Amino acid sequence: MVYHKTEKIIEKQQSRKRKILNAAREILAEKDMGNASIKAIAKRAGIATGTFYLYFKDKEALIDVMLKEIYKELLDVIKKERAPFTNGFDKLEATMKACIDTFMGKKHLAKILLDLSPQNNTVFNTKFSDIINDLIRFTKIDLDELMEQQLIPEQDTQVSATAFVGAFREVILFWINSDEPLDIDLAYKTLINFNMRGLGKN
Amino acid sequence: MVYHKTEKIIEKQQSRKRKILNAAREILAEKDMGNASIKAIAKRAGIATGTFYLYFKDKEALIDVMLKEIYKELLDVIKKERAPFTNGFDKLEATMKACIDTFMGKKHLAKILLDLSPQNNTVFNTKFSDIINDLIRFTKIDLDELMEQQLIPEQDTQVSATAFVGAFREVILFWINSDEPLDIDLAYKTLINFNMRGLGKN
DNA sequence: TTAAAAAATGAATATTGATTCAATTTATGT
DNA sequence: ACATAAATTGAATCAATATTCATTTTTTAA
Repeated sequence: MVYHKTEKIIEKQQSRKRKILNAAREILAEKDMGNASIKAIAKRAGIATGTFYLYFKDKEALIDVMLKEIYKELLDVIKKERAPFTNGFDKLEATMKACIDTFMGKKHLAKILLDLSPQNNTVFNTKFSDIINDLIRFTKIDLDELMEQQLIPEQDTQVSATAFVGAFREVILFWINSDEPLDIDLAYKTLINFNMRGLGKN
Repeated sequence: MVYHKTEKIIEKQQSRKRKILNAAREILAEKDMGNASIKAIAKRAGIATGTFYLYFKDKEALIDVMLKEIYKELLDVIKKERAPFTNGFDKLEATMKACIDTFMGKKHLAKILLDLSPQNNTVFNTKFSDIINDLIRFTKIDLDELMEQQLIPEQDTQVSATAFVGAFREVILFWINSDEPLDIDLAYKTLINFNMRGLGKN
């Protein structure tokens, strides 16, 4: 005899999976990140340690799904914010604004997507740097277009895209890890101007 | 009866301590950093695991000494390169050149001083980010001076110093972790220009 | 309401890596 | 060369976590 899950059970299980993912986000975003153990995550999600393994193959699988989810959330916002613009500079600025808004609004997301020094977890590191490289790649596409149109001077766009993302990341992380700047407007403007000027916008 | 170390023994012990420090550098700079275990470090240094603890109180002490050493090496080069200049822009440019030369010349040093995702080691992370913050602090001093002299526009110098260091770090790491750029001159120039223009140099 | 199936539990096990320590080797001073 | 101190060794111990699994609880379908 084979039993079938009822709708109610399916929902409960989905909700549990979500609870685990949220617990993982919360804990990974916390100050030291140090105790992102399965035990701690399970506890936060309100389940027993062993139950975790009914929902995810192992810790790696959890991290994989979680990173993909939050990365997608970010990309969706970026896409939406860029949509109205055709000019390369406007698109770049929209991207930065989308990132600033998203990251400052959901700091846990910034902490996880941008912060260095995660676990000893090699897997995490690989996936993490894939994401940063992705962001750099997207930026480079914009820059190549701008250079093509001679709106920015001749340059190694791989380098400037990397610098662009690096500057951005370091500043956001600074804001996340310390206190936000007193004069938010000046601070945001400084960051955006730094990157735009850095490219050599005329 | 108390015995006293001969000169020969003192030298041998100093050389051993150095060997341990060098082994640690080598291993920490390696691709995955994953096996920077005491066992591996000791083996590389040509001693038994337990011997390590005759030279360092624990792993943290080793990392502390090692980081201090390589950070000092970097600062010494920077100081020397800046010495000839009084103009703020020249000093900044000299700093960047010193860093590029040092990091590209001794990649292990760059890997350790700039690379993210070290160990699960909380201690390492703290010391590591202290160094980055230090570099940002020094940069900010230069920028405040430049703004004071109205050589760069009004800006949040904490933010631009952070962006400056962040851009720099990401690019150097990119070069370290992937291949160096084809056109080295263009690449270097792009990085330096990005940062100088970013500040709003007239 | 009940028996079989599925899910959940958490204590036990496995793994990895730091640290210790009894035993051994080497150095010192006579 | 000898007796004692100091240094070295590496296997054993400890600690922290991921993962498993025998047992218990909940769900399903008659």
